[in-house]
Amino acid sequence: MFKELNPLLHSELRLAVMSVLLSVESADFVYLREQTGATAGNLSVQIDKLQQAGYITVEKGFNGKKPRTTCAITEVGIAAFEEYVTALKSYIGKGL
Amino acid sequence: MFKELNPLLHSELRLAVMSVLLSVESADFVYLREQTGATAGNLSVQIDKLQQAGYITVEKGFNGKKPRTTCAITEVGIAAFEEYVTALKSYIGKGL
DNA sequence: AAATTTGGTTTATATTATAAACTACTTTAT
DNA sequence: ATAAAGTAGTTTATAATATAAACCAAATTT
Repeated sequence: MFKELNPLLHSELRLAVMSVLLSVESADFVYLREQTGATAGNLSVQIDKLQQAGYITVEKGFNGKKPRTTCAITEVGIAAFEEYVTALKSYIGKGL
Repeated sequence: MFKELNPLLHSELRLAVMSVLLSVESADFVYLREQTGATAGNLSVQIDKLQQAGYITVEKGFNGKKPRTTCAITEVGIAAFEEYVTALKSYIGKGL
């Protein structure tokens, strides 16, 4: 009847991060923070979880002298997101 | 950018309960348990929360000698569900 | 050179979800 | 008649999650 909702994606902030990354090729920490409105601490933790799941890649480098963390969604992440959306439909039905 | 996801509805089981109740006028505890596949304990707790939020009504009576708990969605519940779906769209975009 | 800002991470706490254990009663089998 | 098993839940304990607060290191501003 109801499909399981991937708990890694069923989180407001992680879903927002994935949503941004889906539309953008790559995004740095600051941009993600602006777009999601999250606190830095929360964002840091959730980025880690997405990376550990293989849903995003995270590269740490520098922008001049400032540290810069760049994230991008992976194929696996895209597939997981799509499956999550499909599962959601079983709860929402026509609504969406 | 992203709309807030009502945390009361952003829960797999509570969302499933609301989804069932939206399509059915009223449903008893056993039916909800069957449809959602939840354990009785979890269902009991989540029904309480939805009731306390005013999203559903809960009536306790008897079916012959057996206790029977009947739930129905309220107007407030329907509105909250619809708003939740609208908010979801800000994350899912065209996907849904 | 002190104070503030930037770009984060770590850690502590509050909230949530979930299952396990329990209650109260009914039905079935002996 | 009574013991065993089933039904319909509730309560409680535990595990997982989310989140903010505190912190760190370097750069920038005053």
